[in-house]
Amino acid sequence: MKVNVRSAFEGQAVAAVKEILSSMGVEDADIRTEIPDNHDLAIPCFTFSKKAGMPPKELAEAIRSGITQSGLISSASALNGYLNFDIKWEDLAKETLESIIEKGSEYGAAPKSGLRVNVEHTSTNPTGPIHVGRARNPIIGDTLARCLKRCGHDVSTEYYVNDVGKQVVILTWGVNNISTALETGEERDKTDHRLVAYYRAANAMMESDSVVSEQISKMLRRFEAGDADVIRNVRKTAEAMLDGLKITLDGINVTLDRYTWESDFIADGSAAKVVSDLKSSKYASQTEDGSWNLDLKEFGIQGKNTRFTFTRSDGTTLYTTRDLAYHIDKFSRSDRAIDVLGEDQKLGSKQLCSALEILGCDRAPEAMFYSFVSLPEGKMSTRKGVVVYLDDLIDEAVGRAREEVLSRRSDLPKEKVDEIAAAVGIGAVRFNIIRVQPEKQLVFKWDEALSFDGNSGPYLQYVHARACSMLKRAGGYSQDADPSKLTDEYEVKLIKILSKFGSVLTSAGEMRRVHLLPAYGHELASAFNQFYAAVPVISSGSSRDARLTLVECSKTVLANVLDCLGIEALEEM
RNA sequence: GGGCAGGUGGCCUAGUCUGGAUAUGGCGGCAGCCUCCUAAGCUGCAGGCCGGGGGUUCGAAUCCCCUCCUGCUCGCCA
Repeated sequence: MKVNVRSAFEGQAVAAVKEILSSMGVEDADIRTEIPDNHDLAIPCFTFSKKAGMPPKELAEAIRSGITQSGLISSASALNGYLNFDIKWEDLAKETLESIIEKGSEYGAAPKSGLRVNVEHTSTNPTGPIHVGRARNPIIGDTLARCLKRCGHDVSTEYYVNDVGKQVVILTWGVNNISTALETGEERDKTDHRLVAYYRAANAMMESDSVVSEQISKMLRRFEAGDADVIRNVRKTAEAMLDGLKITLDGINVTLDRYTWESDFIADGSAAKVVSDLKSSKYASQTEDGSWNLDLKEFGIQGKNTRFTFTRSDGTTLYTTRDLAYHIDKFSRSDRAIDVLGEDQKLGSKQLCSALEILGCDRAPEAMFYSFVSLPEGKMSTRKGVVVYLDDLIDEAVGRAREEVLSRRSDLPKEKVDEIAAAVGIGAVRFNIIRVQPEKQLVFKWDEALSFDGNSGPYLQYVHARACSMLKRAGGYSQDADPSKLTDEYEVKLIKILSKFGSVLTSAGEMRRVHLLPAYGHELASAFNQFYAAVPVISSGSSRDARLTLVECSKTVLANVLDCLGIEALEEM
């Protein structure tokens, strides 16, 4: 296994500096590295200039004069107290291109780790269609899962279906008792859109009609008491709703490996086991009314949030209590559990982790929080009907993409136009959501969400299509990774970017910094476009094969990036 | 009131964890570029006291303290 050229280069540069400092009598210097714009590596000398008893500028110059061209170091220079290093270009270029050709769609991937990683995402309440307020969840979760797979792990994704509690009971009551077909205000024939009208109507009736309110309460009490008929009934409704949600998710290339039902943890007794275990802990106490809670003061939870109630006075469990049973179950199936959650779950997640600790569990889930997407006029609400549905966003995106395709490609058959429009529209939506770091609050605006140029999904797709087109037009060529033929500044820049993909993937996956991926994709695509504009490829004589190889490699890496983003790499558009 | 996030050109955004040399890109604006491979592209220009104030440091968008604005949260809801 070849060591990554870049890290080997860095190691050599640091070792060289260390050796020279040592000869000057300076030991244990604090040597830091960074990657500047005009060189491959820089070491600031400020950190150890005091130790060396020399101003940084002079020190850098003194060290530089001692560095010889060796290993992967092709040159070193000193400027403003910095030591700048350049890598032996031929080695980096050759290794990078040959590696991409050899590994193809596996380029950048880490070797198999054997680690089972569970990513729980989406998990929206089955009371209505997915709206864009929560659309970050499936997109973040799915992108993260795709990255982690390439990081070598056995990844499984799952949706925790909330089929317990008042909200789904209200919905079920509505479906069972409102006999007239409801005007949903839309033509979309999908269960989630059909059923949400009953949810809204039932909520309104419950507020204005005490008879309805009493019926719903009664149904809820029967549910809590374990009435099999009610539980089955509610689950049936949730399943119907979920059928619609799955279609939406499928539409943005998100599929989940598993759906886990909350009610199962009541049925199999594991929630009750959690309750009895918690009751015996020293942090547990019972109030006069009979409910049980944990005092989490010692767990860094401050203010008046220290009490976490885990049973009602009638002994029934609460959401977080069942979530404890769920996490214990997840831990038995995975080595690492990641929860993608809305920011409103922060306190609950903290309470969950503390309670797990109290239960003697030596593991905690890794929570990834995102801020909700809001509308310019405020927060979205399914109950109030103040929403933009993800289905509508996708339809609009695909519709606008179709217009774009038609305006530039009159030669394509209708099916091809539709296919491209779908891929472009979905690419625009996914890219736009994932490009921003999750905790940033986002206000939804149609024109921003549907951008097709600049830093966008279609921009990357366009470059992929462009590369495909060039290769097709070129006909045959033989692979040639001879770096002496690729010395143009645009070629050099492009290859350096290609060589970084593995480390970007690691940060995006292991560190859960998924927004680095679209940034990298844009950097790569932009460098390709500059190369394309400045350097002739097909009619370039003796460099033709090498340049076509570079086009092929760029296409491969871009396809890998797009795959991580869940965006289709189009052959033409 | 407490806790947790976010605040970077007109708008959106990277960098903050791990402090460094002229703060990353995009949108929009202005000016150019298709008789070479897809112009969903490329090139150039204008636009910034990194919310504000202190502090630490040779050096702060980045670390510490204070403060302001925005969001989330503080059910025997889920």
